[in-house]
Order: sequence, then C-alpha cells, then structure tokens
Amino acid sequence: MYQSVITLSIRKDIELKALTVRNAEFLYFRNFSKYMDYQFREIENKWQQFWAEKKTYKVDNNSPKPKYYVLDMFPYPSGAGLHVGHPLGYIASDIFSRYKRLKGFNVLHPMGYDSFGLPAEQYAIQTGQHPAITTEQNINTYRRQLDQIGFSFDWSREVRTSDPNYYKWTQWIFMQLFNSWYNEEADKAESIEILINKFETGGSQGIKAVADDDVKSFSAEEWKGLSEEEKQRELLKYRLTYLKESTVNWCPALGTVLANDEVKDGFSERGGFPVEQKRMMQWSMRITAYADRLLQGLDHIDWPEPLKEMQRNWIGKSVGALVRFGLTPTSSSGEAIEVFTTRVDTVFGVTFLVLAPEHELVQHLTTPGQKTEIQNYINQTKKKSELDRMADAKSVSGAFTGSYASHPFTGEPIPIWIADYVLAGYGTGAVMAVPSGDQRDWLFATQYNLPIIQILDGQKDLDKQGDPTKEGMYVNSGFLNGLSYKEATAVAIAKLEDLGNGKAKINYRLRDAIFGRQRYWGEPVPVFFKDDLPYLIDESDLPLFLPEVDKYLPTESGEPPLGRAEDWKYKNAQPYELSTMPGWAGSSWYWYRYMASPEERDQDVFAPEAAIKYWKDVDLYIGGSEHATGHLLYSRFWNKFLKDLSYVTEDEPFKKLINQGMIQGRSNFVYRIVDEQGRGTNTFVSAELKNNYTVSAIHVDVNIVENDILNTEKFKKSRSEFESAEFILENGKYTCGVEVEKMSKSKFNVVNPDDIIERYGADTLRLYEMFLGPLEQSKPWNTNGIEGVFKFLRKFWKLFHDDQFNFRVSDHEPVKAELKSLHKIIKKVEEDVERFSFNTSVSSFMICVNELTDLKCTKRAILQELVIVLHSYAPHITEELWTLLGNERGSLSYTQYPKFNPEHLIENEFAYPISINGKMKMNLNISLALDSHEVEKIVLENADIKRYMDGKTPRKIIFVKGKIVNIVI
RNA sequence: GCUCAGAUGGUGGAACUGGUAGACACGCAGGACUUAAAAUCCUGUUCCCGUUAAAGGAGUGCGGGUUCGAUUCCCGCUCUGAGUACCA
Repeated sequence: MYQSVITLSIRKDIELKALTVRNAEFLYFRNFSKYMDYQFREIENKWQQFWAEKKTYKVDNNSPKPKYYVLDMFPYPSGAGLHVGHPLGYIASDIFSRYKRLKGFNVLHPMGYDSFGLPAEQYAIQTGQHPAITTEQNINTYRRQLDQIGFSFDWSREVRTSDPNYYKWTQWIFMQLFNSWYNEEADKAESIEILINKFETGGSQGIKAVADDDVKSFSAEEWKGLSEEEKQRELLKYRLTYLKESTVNWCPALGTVLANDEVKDGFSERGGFPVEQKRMMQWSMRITAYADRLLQGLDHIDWPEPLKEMQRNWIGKSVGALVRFGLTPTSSSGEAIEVFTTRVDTVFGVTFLVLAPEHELVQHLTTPGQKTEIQNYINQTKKKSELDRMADAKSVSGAFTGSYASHPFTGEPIPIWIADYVLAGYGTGAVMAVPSGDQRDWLFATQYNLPIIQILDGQKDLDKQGDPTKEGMYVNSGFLNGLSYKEATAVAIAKLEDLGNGKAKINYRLRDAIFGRQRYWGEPVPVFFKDDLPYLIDESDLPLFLPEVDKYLPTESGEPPLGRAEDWKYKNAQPYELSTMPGWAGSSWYWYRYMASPEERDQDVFAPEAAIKYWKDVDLYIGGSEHATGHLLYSRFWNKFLKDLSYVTEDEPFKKLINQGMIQGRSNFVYRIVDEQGRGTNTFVSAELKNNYTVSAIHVDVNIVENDILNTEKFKKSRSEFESAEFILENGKYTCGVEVEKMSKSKFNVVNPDDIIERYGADTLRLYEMFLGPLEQSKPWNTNGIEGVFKFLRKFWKLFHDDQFNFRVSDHEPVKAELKSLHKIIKKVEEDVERFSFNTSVSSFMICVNELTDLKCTKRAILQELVIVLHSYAPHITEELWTLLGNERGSLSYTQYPKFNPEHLIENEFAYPISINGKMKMNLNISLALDSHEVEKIVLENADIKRYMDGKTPRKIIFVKGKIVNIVI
C-alpha cells in the first residue's frame, strides 16, 4: 500500500516525487534519468574552469604550424547584455577555429570590446555616472555570458578601444594620417615631408595630389617666401586627415556631427533623432583618395557579393566628363559653370542648366528682376526637411536666375535655373539638362516650357517622356551627327579638351569621412592649436588621456564636453582640440592589435613587425552586414594607408568574410476577449478559436510559452491583472499566436542565452544555434526544436555508457558498418565546415549517432574518433568523454582531425559519372570499388539492356542507385 | 524606382557540379513500458484517390522554355526580405 505521494519542487525545472511504500522508502525522481545521465552543468563548469586555468587557448606568435586568423566583429558592450542572436556568429567562428586547430593550424581567435560609444555617454548624461564605470560593468556581464558558451578565445589578447594603452595607437595612426598626403602619381600615401620637399624644389608645379579644390599654385621661391602659418594652411589642404569648413550632418539631439553611414533616412542611426545639414569647421579623413583602390580591391577578396555590391554603390564611381559653360556676356573673363555629366554625347541636347539652390554662384547669377523669385525658392527648399524631399521625389520645382551661359560648341545662350533635384554635394552641384535624354530634365522642361531637342534617332515618345537610350545615330548634334554612342562620347571629349572647355572625369559618390565628434566618450584628438591652426602633439606625449569633466554635456558657450576639462592645454599653453574621434576610429585597425601577444603589448609599436609578418591578415571574418558601408569600408581604408607607409604587409585586411544572418524575435500572443463596450474581459481564448470572438492580441512573455503552448499557471502569476484569468482551451491546451518581429524588451520576445544554458547547457545551445538554419540567413529564434538537439547529446553520451550510466567501451576491432558510419561523418563534417554549412553537419551527427546506437557500437576505435569530429561543435561533452576514454585531460585540443578513408565506404553507393564512346556523360550510382571500365562492361553486357537496345548503340544509360532508370537510344 | 537575396510538407530546413524531392529535427497520431504521468523506445506522417495489403495520380510561388530527366539552367510574372535613393 502506498501511504503517501509527495511532490516537491527543488528547482524550477526538476520536480522530485517521493513515494513512501509501506515501511520501506525510496525516492522517485521526476525526470530522474533526464538529469542523472548527461550532467551537462557539472561537465561544462569543469571544462570552462580547466581551459581558463590551463590557458588552453593562448596562442603563440612563434609556431612551425601554418597560421590561421579567425576574427569576430567585436561587440559594443551595451547595458542589455547578450541575447541569443549575438552569439550566432561567435559560435560559427568558434567551430571553425577549433576545427582549424584540429587540422594542424596555429589559430589566432581573439575577442575584445568596442567600448567607446554613445549609449554609455547618454547614460552618463542622465545619471552622472562616468561612462568608464558603466562600460566596465557591461563588459563584465558580456564576459560572463561569453564564457558560459565555451568559446576558445585567447583572452590574453583582449582589446578595449577605450583603454589608453589601446587608444594611444588609434591616436598614433591619426598622427600618421595627418603627416601624410596622397601622391596620385605613385598612387599611394606618402609622408608630408616629401611634399614639402617638392614644394621647396619645384613649387606646386607638376604635383598630382588628392587635395582640396582650392589649392594654390606657386613656385619654389614663392613657397619659401610664405610664412609658417601660410605654409601650414596650405599643407592642411593636402593632409589625409584635415580640418575644413564643410557641410555636415548635424544632430542637435545628440549634439554632434555624424558621418553619412551613421544617418539613415534623415535620422541618426543611434537613437533615431532628426539630422540637419550645417556648415561647420570639421575634421575629415580623405578616404576619397582611396576610392578607386577601395573599388578595385573588392575584386580580389572573398566576400559575399551583396556586400561588395553595397560598397560599390556607396563608392559610386561614374565615368563621365566635366563640361564648362562660359557665362554670357562675361564669358571672356573666364567665368564659367562646370557641370559633371556621364552623357557628354548628349551635349547638343542641352536646353538649360540647373544649379543646386546651395550653389555658390547662385547669388552672383541672379538678375535683379529674378531676386525675389530665387530667394523665395531657396527659402522654400530650406524649409523642406530631408524626408519631405524624398516624399515627393516624383515632382520637380525650380526658379530661373535670369542669367544665361553659352553652349561650349554652338555658343547658343542657355538659361540657368536652380532646382532642388540637383544636389549640392554631388559632382559640381550643377547639371546640364538634356530633356530628351533624362526623365527629370524632361519633367522640368515640360513644367517650365523649356525646349526639348531630339539628339538620337532612336529616341521614342519624346512628347510623353525623356528617353535615355544609347541606340541609334545622332541628329541635331553638329559634328556628332551620324555617329554612334561610343564614337560620339570620344569625339565630344576630345573636342572639349581642344577648346579647353572640359575634360574626361571620373566622379565618386563617396564623400570624405567626417571624423570629429562633439562628444566626451571617445578618443581625444592628439592636436593642439596655434594661431587657429592645428598641430600634432609630440609622439612621446601619447597617449593623450581623456580628461575628467564635471558634466558630460556641452559647455554654456556650446563647446563640446572636453571644453569643461580644466587646463585642457598642450604644455599648459596651447589649447587642445575639443572634439573626440568617432566610434569607427578604434575599430578600423583593432585586428592588428590582437597580433601583439600580451608580452609584446608594452613595446613601442601598435603591433610588432614580426607578428604582423607572421599573422599578415584575417583569414576569416564573421560579422553582420550592417557594417558594410561603415566599419568595413573604413577598415579597408586604414589598412591600405598603413600598407602605403609599409607598417603592414597586406593590401586588404579581411580575406574572407561571412555575414551571419540576424536572429529575429518570435513573439507570442494571447487573445483576450473584448466585450461590447470594447473593454477587455478576464477570458483568454486559444489562437485557433479566436476567430469566433472579438479579441485583442496581447504580447506574452515567450519565456512562459513552450512550443507555442502557454503555461497558464505561470501566466496567471506573471501579472496581477491576470491572476484570475480564465481560458478557453482547445484539446486541453492554450495555443498562442505567433509573429516574427525584432527582438526587443517591449515585445517580450527576448531570449537570454543564460536561460537556455541553465536548462540545456552550452553544448546544446551551440548545436542548436547552428541547427536552426543556414548561417547567413536571417531567421526567427524559436526553441521548438531544441529538445531534439538535447536528446541527441544525451544519446551521444549514452553510446559511452551502459544502462546504469557506467562508463563502458570495448577494445574490439570495429566492424565494417561501424567504420562506414564513422568515415561518413568525418568526410561530411570536413566538407560542411569548409563551406560553412554548419546546420547540415548537426543533422549528420544525429544520423551517425542513431546508426551507432542501432549497431550497439561500443568500440573505442570508433567512439574516440567521433569525439574529435564533434569537438568543434560541442567542446565540453567531448572533452569530458575524451578524458573518460583514458586520454590526458584537455589534450583533445591538440589532437589531429581524423583522416577520412574512402575504403570504408566501398559498400556505399555513390554517384559516379562515366562516359561511353567518349561523348555521353551519365551518372551511375554504383559502388566506388568499381572503376569506369568495369561499370561500362557491366552495362554493355547486361542482357536486359541488350534486349532493350534492340541492336542499337545507347546514347545514354541512366542509373539511379545501381538500377537502370532510363536508356536513351 | 534601382540593386541584391529568397519562395520546397503542419513547422525549421536537406538535396554539393541537372539524376529516387522532402534527409535530419520539431509537431502530430498510434503503440510498448507505467497504477498514472514524466523519461525512454518502436511505428506512421507531402497531398489526393483508394485499400486487408496494394495500385494510381499530382507535387519544390505562378506561366513558359531547354533536356531522356529540372528544386537546380534560361525567359517572363507574382510575392517576401534587405540595401539604396532626385548621383546628372
């Protein structure tokens, strides 16, 4: 007789059932076997501790092994910690690193933090807490979470961009850029001393440099006669980082300027505040000097095509011509409007010119009679926000200046208009309008009654639209008449150059990158001012420490926060620069810092020459595609610059790049029945039945939902208003609604990796994140299949144990079927990892373990190899089993990946292409043991085939898995 | 608008250069063990028709094409996602 049944709960996921039978007592564990066999918690803690203590993953810069560098995009340590989406890429790179180590490579796999940035500073403004403190706390959370997942990072090489020992070198690189100019002849950056030398010996004559538009021409004598201040002012126009007044994206809410890639649809990327255009004195980086090399370099790196395409579009190379339209009646004075066009062949179709409203000549060109109209138009466009302009992209508007230019070939007067469809920031801020060949020009001409001249006989329907065709022969085009598009372009450019009215020109959409930020939490710019001109501080004074301030806000006079720092002066005399560097500064070279071992960190270089020569570049870089036009472009730029100065060896920093997809949230909903008055009742209806009622959907925390079934008890406890909730169930269950959204706190769909690890362990999390789908594809997080992965690991564990969970393997020789199973997985995993198809190998592991379970395989020779193959994916359980198999603790990381032996697959059937009569190709699924001659013989001697062919020669014989499927005669 | 990526069962997804579509997993259904549940194991599971078992037909977003053979290659379309946007 049972006297009592008591159910206890010792932890939220384990229920303990105590049964008392007569006088004898025993404990009956609910989920007993689930927690007694595979003790993942114990195993994982043990090995994580072991790896940390033994510094298992510390990398040496001196090794006879070939090098392999696997890099992750280092995270910004935000206050929210990691969610399950973050580790996806890290898990993939960790699998790859571990695999490469087993393959005999010396693998550099480091991690660090991009720890300067806006959120910590915004938090500091609200709370007054120093950003360094918040950052430190956040980093600690990240580190704890990362450690739990069992990554093989070499933490001794950790970097933090906000660490003075690190940003010293960010500042140092800034100084190198300041001290350099771009020599277009050598097509590389050179020391500014070389430029000064050229000025001193030959003046500005013959110098081809990427520089500001307003550089002066002077002789050597004139240069020598300049004052120090004048010289510096001129040199600033050549330096690769320079101070210049320019139109910038100003974000009033953040109180700082932003680079183009930090602005999305007229709002700041961080925070989503409106951004406006403003003219300001600003630090910039002359990335445009590298535009063409950045474009060319893309052809030689193994990156995803969409990402390369994004960079190509961002650089935006257009091949065309610059055309000068002299101003009448003063054209003799040399005044002219320069326009950029990609269709110089259409020059005879020009019927008007259009300037951007911000164009500098607008005021000068406006005739007294048109003054009011032009001014009104300018005011009107100023009022339009970025968004408004985008909204009515289909309509055009403009105003006539009253002035005329003269056509470079015909001398005809061409009216000059202004319109906001012409952008001040692209080309010259002026266009020649060819209404017959361009839709916008056509719209404008139609609206303002300007003439439309057909220039190609291939143009159609010019009364309805502009036709940008290049087909046909030119008409109404003077000396271009009768030519084709290609000929006309060449002839027109040659003629323009003859007349001095233009030249061929390549134009880029890429702008120089704004470098200064009016913020506190960033690298101080190592510059002081003398006579309002910037000078570098001495290299020996690096790092220039970020000073303390009383508040993280701008000063009363509107200066950046650094203006609050006391005695913020170089040598207590000259004022320092007050802006700091942007977020991308520290991340544009960090992969080189990892190359320096901790012992080498104190040396007076950003990374020792020998280390750079050994590690060279990043072999595999994994990260999100959102950095396509920011970090990844800037990093390539800095890398090329450092290469020009011979500090590094490779032209491109990241040889292969993989974009991991985003993990989206999977929100769950409950449906509350709404009464006639529209008020929510206390009754909730299951998703399938909700159409029978009027309901309102409410987000429900995904952590109390399992496989879309709501835990109604937990739901009642989750909020007081649900305490007495009632449910309309289906089949006794409450099914929740589902929607895929971004993972965010407000949608209650954030899944924390800690919770998954607590419940299933890190190895399950790692396998499951890979199992979820292809690495590069975006997908919603759902835990619906995680039980399957967990079950697999327990089956795997069971292979090594008997029914009582005693460790047990046999030393008998493996049988054929066992070897076949093993060698299949060796081959499969090798292929999968090499092509980053991690999800399919998880499936293959499952098949392999199922096969071996069916075979009741306990052979050491098989299991030991299997452990090595699985190790990259599930490092903890495999290390444990490796040790149980009698190997030295922790030695698994240094073993060799097993060699695939095709002999063991002989009985397997493979697709094997053969040809008959040297012509026909076919796929024959037949044993690998047969060579093509044997196959041919079998086929041709087969009586069935002979009969079928009826004496004719077969064109093709189609086999599927050894069976004849089709014979083509 | 332009550029790119994608569309396969109830679900996530597999199928490597054209060769048994739906591996593997989830879910679901049934069974074994159990007083009962949990755990574990076994069986079934693309759809339609049908059955004791069978046999048959359709099928990878839609419409065409190439091929002995197409999820795979080509052309056109629809939808979804991402990037970009008056770039002259």
